[in-house]
Amino acid sequence: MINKSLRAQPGAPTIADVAAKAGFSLMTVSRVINGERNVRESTRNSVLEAIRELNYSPNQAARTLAGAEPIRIGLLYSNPSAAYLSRYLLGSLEQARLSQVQLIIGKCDSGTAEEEAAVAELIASGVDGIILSPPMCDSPRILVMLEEAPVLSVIVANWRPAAEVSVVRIDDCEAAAAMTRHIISLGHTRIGFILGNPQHKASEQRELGFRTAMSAAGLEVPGNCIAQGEFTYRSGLAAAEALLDSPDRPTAIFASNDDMAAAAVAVAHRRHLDVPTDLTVCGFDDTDFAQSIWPELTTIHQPIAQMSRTAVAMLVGQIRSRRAGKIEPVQEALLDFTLVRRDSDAPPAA
Amino acid sequence: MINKSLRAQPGAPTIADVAAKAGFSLMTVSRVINGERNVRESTRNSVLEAIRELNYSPNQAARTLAGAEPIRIGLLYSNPSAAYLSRYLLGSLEQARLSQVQLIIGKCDSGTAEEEAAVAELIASGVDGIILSPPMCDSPRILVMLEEAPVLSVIVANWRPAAEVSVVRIDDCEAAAAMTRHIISLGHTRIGFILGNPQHKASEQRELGFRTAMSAAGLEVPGNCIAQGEFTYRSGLAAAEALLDSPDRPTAIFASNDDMAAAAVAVAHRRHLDVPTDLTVCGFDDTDFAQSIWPELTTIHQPIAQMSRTAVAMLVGQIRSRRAGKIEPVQEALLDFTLVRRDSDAPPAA
DNA sequence: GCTAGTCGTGATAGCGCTAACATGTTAGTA
DNA sequence: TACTAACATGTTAGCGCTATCACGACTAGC
Repeated sequence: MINKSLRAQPGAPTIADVAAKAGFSLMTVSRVINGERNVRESTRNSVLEAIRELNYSPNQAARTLAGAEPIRIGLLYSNPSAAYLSRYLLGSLEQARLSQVQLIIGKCDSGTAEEEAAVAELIASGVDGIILSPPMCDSPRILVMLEEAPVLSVIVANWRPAAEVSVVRIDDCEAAAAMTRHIISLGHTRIGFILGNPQHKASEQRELGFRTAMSAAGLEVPGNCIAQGEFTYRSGLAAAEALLDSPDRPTAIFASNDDMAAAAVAVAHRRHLDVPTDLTVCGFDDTDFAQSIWPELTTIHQPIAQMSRTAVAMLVGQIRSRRAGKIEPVQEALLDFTLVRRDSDAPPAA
Repeated sequence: MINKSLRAQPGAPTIADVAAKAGFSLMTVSRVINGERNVRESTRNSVLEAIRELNYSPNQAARTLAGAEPIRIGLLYSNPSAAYLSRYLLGSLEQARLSQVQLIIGKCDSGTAEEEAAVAELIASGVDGIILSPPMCDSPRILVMLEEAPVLSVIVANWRPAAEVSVVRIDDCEAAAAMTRHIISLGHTRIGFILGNPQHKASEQRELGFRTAMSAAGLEVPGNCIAQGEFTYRSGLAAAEALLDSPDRPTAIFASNDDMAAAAVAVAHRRHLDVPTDLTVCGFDDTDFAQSIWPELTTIHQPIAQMSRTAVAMLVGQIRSRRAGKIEPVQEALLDFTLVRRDSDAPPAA
């Protein structure tokens, strides 16, 4: 269950109870709750203690009615992967409910001028903050728009952008390295790697992780063990063909995402190679694909819901601080990924 | 954008404005808004007219604060397909916002006792209504729980259950027939069909549609043109092998879902058959899979978001009626599907 | 005709909170 | 020392709506 009633329980403590307990007036308590600055430190503490003891939580309806400015956060998505989207939405909705803020969810197709228009519209509508994910936060122009607008923003991505924005991410490079180490530990030495779309920043991180882990293990990465892909199934087909055409073919293929890994499995089957007996195939992302095909893919799982939850929480914190007059520095949250082992990896054939 | 500010615009008309315009008291207007019965017909009409003229819409915060019982709807999901889930959530959330009702979203793993526990918990928490989708609404025991509990419910499914429950669905049988007619119109006469999991009611509907369309076109359906599947990729692999092993192999395969259609494409490729030149493959559901693989699948698209939107709206209507003392009959909404033509179908080779 | 219900409607009092202003208190300045 | 300015806190008046009770106008039964 990701939701509790917005309606206060009958008999729930009110601001008046807190005020009585703390020995201050309603307004002082209200000020503490809203993080206003002009409250003496000692006063703030006794109020906070009273709040804790009574397990008080403000009634959102009353706040709204009384004219408090609600916190509104815009969340734009254009990534068409449903697997990603559902987790992303679930996480952010849950946190939005917990933090009692309003989420304005919008879709816009990527790669078009529509993106910029959507961001502009969101800013114009007066949201307090914006959460963006790739590929929208790839656009330098959008990043500039965000910096210039009177909104705070957080991006959910796999890299640290040049711009001064808060970010929630996993360490793609380290994740790719971990997967590579896993494959090596199985006994493979000739490992093929399918690159991602060079336009996406994630691609280079994943490649870097792969190369780092390989050289750390003292293994070579010959040119015919690297194939260019574009993150699509079709590009994965071609890349896998190239890799397996090599006379000295790799015993394992690590693809930069699951779609391409699935394609590699298809190519292997076409050549009557069994996965994983004759060829180990690993992916990245843990999309629906990973568990739909057979054999199920060993891959890297990103905690998408937790990432979007963190992004909302981070943004809310920054907005509250700003309203209270404080300036929050740019933040970065690095979340843990998981290597999910399924049925597509095995030691090389003897 | 699926959301508007919950906060009323400053200067928006209030219930007092409506009361003044209509020439009645606040309370009478309130009664009309809440659909209470003891209001004279003529009075109700003038109030409704005033509401329309002023374009009045009640302030949710004030309502909540004043103690109105908020409408709360529980929505349980266990279907693990992310593609389905994200559309499902998006649609229901949007409608919940529009109807100003609270959604309580919960997940529970299917096939376990957890399902019943989750439903029971939801009922105990005092929700006004529950929305269920397969496979939970397959369970007769859960249907009985719903009928006995003081909640209203709507199910989103592809069939009409025996129980007296409102339902939102598409006509699976007709959709399968439409796809079959499409394949026939391409010139195919020998069409293989992969059955779905016999446990799911959708399976028989889809089979029925296929057979109906075939016989309407005067085409035979020999036994070696039907293969049993279970809706999984792996089962699709075996089913497609069986179909293509036949000496007189079909020139087209219609699978009961996309996962199995994708498997059929994989098997075709393994046998060096081109899709669609040598073999037409069509799916059902339009999941992520359909556009991820190559060639992209021709399939049946269900308007999932619209279905969940409709379910919420229907349930809200029933809850409002019940609160006003009326009894709404069980309803059924039959939504339109779409046949999405992509790259996996073509006329048979000459 | 008189009590006892019923029905349609209205008056009033908050729901829990915050904006706006009022007050008291302290420190800083001339 | 008087006089401000800055700060900390309190007081008041609603925000828009519904619960509750109160009221008059009927209807029904004896």
